[in-house]
Amino acid sequence: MALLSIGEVAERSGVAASALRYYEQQGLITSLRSDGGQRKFQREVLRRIGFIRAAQVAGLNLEQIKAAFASLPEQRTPNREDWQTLAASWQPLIEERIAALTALQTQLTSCIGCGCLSLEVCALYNPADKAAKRGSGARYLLGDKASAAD
Amino acid sequence: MALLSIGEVAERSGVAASALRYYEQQGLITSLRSDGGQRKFQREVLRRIGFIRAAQVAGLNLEQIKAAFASLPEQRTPNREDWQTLAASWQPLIEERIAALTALQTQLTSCIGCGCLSLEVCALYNPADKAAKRGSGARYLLGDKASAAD
DNA sequence: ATCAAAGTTAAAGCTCACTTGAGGTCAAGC
DNA sequence: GCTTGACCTCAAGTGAGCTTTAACTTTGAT
Repeated sequence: MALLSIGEVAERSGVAASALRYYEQQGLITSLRSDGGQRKFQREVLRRIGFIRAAQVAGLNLEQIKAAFASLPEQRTPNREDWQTLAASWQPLIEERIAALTALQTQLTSCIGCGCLSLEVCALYNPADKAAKRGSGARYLLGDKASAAD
Repeated sequence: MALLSIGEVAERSGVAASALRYYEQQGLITSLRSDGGQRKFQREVLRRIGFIRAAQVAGLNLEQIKAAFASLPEQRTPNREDWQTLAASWQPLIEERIAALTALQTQLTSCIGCGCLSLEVCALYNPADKAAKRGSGARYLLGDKASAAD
C-alpha cells in the first residue's frame, strides 16, 4: 500500500490528525486526494513530520520550519542528501540553544558563588538591559526566537 | 531611594510594565502601594524577575516558577542561601533540557549517516511509537507539555 | 495651581499551535 | 442496501503569556 490515510499517518507519527490537517493548511506537508476527497499521504510525509517535531524541539516555530523546508526539492521526492543538508542547517541552531542553556547554568551557579546580592553586576539582575521588544504573543522560547534582529 | 516604581523596575529588568503587573496578578511578585495606590517595589523584586526570566529560558512555565518560589521564605527577604537552594533545584532541569537537545543532535546526525531512508528504524520516523518510550526520546519536551494523556 | 508624565484598573485582544464541534460525506464489511 | 467508522470542511474555542485600550488618578516639576 503506497498511500496512507490521515489516520494511519497519525498513528505512525504520533501526531494527531487535526494537527496534520493544520500542518497541511500551513503548507508544511501536502497530500493527494482520493476520488471522494479524502487525504492520501505519501510515505515521505512521515519523514517530514519527524523533521517538524525535531525542529520544534530545537525551538523553531512552524513558519521557520516551513522556510527551512523550502530548500527541499519540489519536483522530486527529497533524497537522503536533501534531508542531510536540511538537518545540517539546524545543527548550529541546536548548538546555540545548548550554549544558551549552558550559559544559564553557569550564570545561576556563579550568581550563587559571587556576592551578587550586591546587585548591578549580576546577569540575573540585568538580563537584557535594553530588551528588544517583539510583538505581542507568547514568547515560548525566550532566548532564540528572533533575538538576532532588533 | 529604597523603593522602585514600576517604570524603574521595568527599565532595570528589561521587562515591560504590563508584564510586571501580570506577574503580580499571577502571584510571582508582590508590591507595596503608595498612598495614591501606585506600586512600590522592593529591590529584591529585581532578583525575583531575574530568576523568572532564567527559569523561562530553562523551560518552566509561570505556574512552575511560582511553585518553585514557594520554597522562598515569606517572612523575611530571601537571602543568598535561599536563592542558592532555588537555583540548585533548577540545575537538573537545565541538564535534562541540554541532554534532550544533545540527543536530538545525535539523532539528526545518525539519521543522516545511517540508511534511515529505509524507514522503520529511524527515531525521526517513529518518534513516539506508542507509550513504549516514555522516559526517553527526543519528543518528551513536546509531549509533556501538551499531552499527558493516555 | 497647573500640567504632563507616569501610574491605575478591568476588559478585551493577540499569537501560536493546535483542538473541538457541528453538520455532512466516504469506504468497506455484512 | 445499510450501517459504521473514518474522514471531510469551516468556524469557533483553548491556554499561555502577555499587550493594548479606555477611562481615570497620582506624582512631581514648574
